[in-house]
Amino acid sequence: MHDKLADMAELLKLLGDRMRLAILGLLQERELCVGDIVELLGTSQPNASQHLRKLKSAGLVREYKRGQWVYYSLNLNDFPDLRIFLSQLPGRKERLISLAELPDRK
Amino acid sequence: MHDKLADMAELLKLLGDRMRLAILGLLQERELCVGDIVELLGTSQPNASQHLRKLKSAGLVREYKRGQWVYYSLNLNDFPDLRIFLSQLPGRKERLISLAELPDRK
DNA sequence: GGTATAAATAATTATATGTTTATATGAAAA
DNA sequence: TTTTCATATAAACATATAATTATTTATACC
Repeated sequence: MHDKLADMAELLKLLGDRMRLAILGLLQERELCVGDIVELLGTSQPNASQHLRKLKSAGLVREYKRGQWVYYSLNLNDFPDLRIFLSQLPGRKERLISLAELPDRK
Repeated sequence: MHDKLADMAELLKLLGDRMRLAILGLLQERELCVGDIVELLGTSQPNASQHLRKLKSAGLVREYKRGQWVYYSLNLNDFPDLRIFLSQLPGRKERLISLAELPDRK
């Protein structure tokens, strides 16, 4: 007997983290290796790695190894309802814009 | 400047709690006073009250007082995207069914 | 082999969160 | 106005979580 409510809560709790949402936003554009994510989000490697592990164990992302790199990609096959929602997350472009200092207008 | 990502994370974190999901599921059918929720969910009055406070401060529920009772109702006007999602939550009927011991079949 | 790089893991710290227990508010009824 | 009922709030406790630091694994390159 599985508790549907608990399952839903668990998934939502997983999504209820700013760093994980940022990661998912990036992965929506294309797969990335851990180092990319670290650089793009300005966090530490272990931190990114641990968030990725959680996302992976929930089935939200997949990983595959290529040489010494580990690439992560979004896997929403089991979560069709999340597509629309995740599409609202900022990706790389929006992130760069928000980071860059916009020049003052005359 | 507001952090959209942080706002989304905050809302999802709020939803990522089994008890709060259960409350929202009940409120989807009809407004309820705190005592009703306590009884239906089998939790303590302070516990229900505190979860309701969080849901209210996020704007997900409204409250109105009638005599010594305080009624809470769902308010999804500001969260149109949540409707479909919340409609999947179990309400009173599903809850009663899952609580009742189903008789064995011969 | 030895070293460098990429990522994962472990251990620690700090913080946040949910629940319980106890107490307070406030309205209705006696 | 005292008592009762419904709810809110506060404090204490326990648990969970994210981030940091340090270390380990694994692969590539010399």
